[in-house]
Amino acid sequence: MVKLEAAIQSTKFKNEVHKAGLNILYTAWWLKTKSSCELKDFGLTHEQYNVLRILKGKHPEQMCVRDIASRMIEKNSNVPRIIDRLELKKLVKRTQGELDGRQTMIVLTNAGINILETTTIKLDKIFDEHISINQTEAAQLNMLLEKVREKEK
Amino acid sequence: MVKLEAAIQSTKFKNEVHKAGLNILYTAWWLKTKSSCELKDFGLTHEQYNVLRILKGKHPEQMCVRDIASRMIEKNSNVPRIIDRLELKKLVKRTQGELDGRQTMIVLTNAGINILETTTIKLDKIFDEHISINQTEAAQLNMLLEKVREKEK
DNA sequence: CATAATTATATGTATATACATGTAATAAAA
DNA sequence: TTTTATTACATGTATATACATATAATTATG
Repeated sequence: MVKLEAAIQSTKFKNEVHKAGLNILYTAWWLKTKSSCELKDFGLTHEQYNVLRILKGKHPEQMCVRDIASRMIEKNSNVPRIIDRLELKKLVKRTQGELDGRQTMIVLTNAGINILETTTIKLDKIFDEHISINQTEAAQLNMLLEKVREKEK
Repeated sequence: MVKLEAAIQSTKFKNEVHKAGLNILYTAWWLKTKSSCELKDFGLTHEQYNVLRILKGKHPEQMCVRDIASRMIEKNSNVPRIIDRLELKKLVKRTQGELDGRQTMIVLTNAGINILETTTIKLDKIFDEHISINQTEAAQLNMLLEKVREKEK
């Protein structure tokens, strides 16, 4: 087990709550790095993968940009720009909305579905192999994280 | 309490461990956003603040770039470039290393110390007001996060 | 001592975040 | 209906991440 103290070369924290904040930030970085590492082989970034995964949830239906954005983990992601890159790689297709001309509708291409399936298998494996908690501990962790954000507006 | 399901508009997760992964990523984004919001008034980014805070830990001693980098939460941060911006704002001072000519030594200026003190008070307040867990829960959370990273190399 | 390898930092490029602004389509109001 | 406001998306800018490469100083090796 690697303690936060070793990871960020720091021994004094104001208190356990303060340390928990840093621990969450560091663990998120650790997780992102682990998965980005796998995705690199497929020329995908973590964020591009996230958009593909969101699209998969509705496939074969199309989704508008706003709808995708609302499901992103990092809410400030610039979804149109991420879609630009996915479109260049021909993993998604853009069409103008028919009902609402302002909307841009996005749908996965076959290439998109294929790359998503392969990468998802790889990522799930990484998750299973590198995250060392059991389901009960994970449930406890989920409860605590949601409690952290209790005062979220 | 805001459930992850509501935050990322998603109801089905593979299992609790998988959900915990997403929950960690989302909570980290939430924390970063909260603090960046405060730092904005001072023209500082989260990462710039992190560098200042690290320098404070050794002040009035100088620190070399590598030493700062090893203490960063996000290990891929481009520390020389972050220091560029802090130097422009005259919050830190760069000097070439005397013992080792390759090193660049960084030290906080008075302006750096001042801005750090003010912002730290504000950020600690945000932490206390917005993180809704007690010390015991935080300790439990720290234990679980470190267990998540158990297989860290 | 001269050359090679290593180390510390800087710089360059692609992509992302954070946020402001622009543009076109739709909805609401006078 | 004409104007105004809003909405959906795109685009622009500054900074950051992720990673490759460059440069200069130091250390190791022959």
